[in-house]
Amino acid sequence: MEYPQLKLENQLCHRLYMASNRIIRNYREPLELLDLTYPQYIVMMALWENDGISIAELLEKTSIDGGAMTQILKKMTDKSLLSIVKDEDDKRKRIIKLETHGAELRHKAADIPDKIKCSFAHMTEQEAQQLIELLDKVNQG
Amino acid sequence: MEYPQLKLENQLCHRLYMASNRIIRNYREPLELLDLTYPQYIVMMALWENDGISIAELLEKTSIDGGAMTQILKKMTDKSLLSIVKDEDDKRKRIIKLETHGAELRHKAADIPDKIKCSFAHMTEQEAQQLIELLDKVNQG
DNA sequence: CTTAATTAATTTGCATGCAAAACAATAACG
DNA sequence: CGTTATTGTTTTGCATGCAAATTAATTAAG
Repeated sequence: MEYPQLKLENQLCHRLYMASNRIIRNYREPLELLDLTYPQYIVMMALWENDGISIAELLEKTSIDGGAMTQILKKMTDKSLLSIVKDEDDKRKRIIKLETHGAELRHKAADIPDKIKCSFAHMTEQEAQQLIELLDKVNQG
Repeated sequence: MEYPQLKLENQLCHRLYMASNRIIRNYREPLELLDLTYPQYIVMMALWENDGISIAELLEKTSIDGGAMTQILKKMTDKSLLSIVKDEDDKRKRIIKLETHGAELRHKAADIPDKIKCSFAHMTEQEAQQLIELLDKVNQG
């Protein structure tokens, strides 16, 4: 083998790519019941924790692409999950507010984490925790 | 906090999502020199290892979506990286063959793994290996 | 042998991820 | 105070990821 590093089986990145796609795919079915896509679900989680933040803050918390966020928020506004209002102090900023429907969806979403866990019953809690710590290192770089 | 599991900071999935996007983003610049996208690079790696496989085998090796693969292979054919021929034994199948340009690109790609490693110099070799093993577990489920 | 599954690929429609360009509003600076 | 740089957001164009429908070719059943 001329370039062993160019083998797929030696690639950390390819494993991350597969794992990320795979897990997000697992969310698809539970999220369909809430009429949410995965990035929309991330936005909802960020807002359930911090309602009333600006779009820039939301981008920072979620790591979602700015260009995509505009579209995502538009669709979520259409679904009456949230509304976007201008910041009076700084008119460049726009503030996101959860609507009643969006706030209540939190209760319907409460069982999703457990559903996902079932898909990974073959991993121990400890392994999951270890994985989280390593991924945090990756995300620091 | 009503539903602690619904916090972003407790989500394995969100970390995987960020890490995957982040690493693939790191590949963008080196791959631009080869005029390849990341999925196209995965296809090239699979073919450098196993030239002459069918599309179905390529899908299995790469975990790339079938619908996307058709488009990816079309673009790679246009770039003279590879060609697609019918399998005479089973006319449903199509066989992928590297063209000269595609085969030679391997040498130009030889330094990419090292370039990527530099972006993750803050991680030890051991941590990377540990991460790979845990991701393999995720990808088994 | 003819029809009903099954497999290999492609096509289609929708939702991002990403880079670059475009805008508006505010902050910095001379 | 007016020009410039910076920040917040949107727009645009391209490349997927994914599900579902479609088509072509092969195999299985009766």
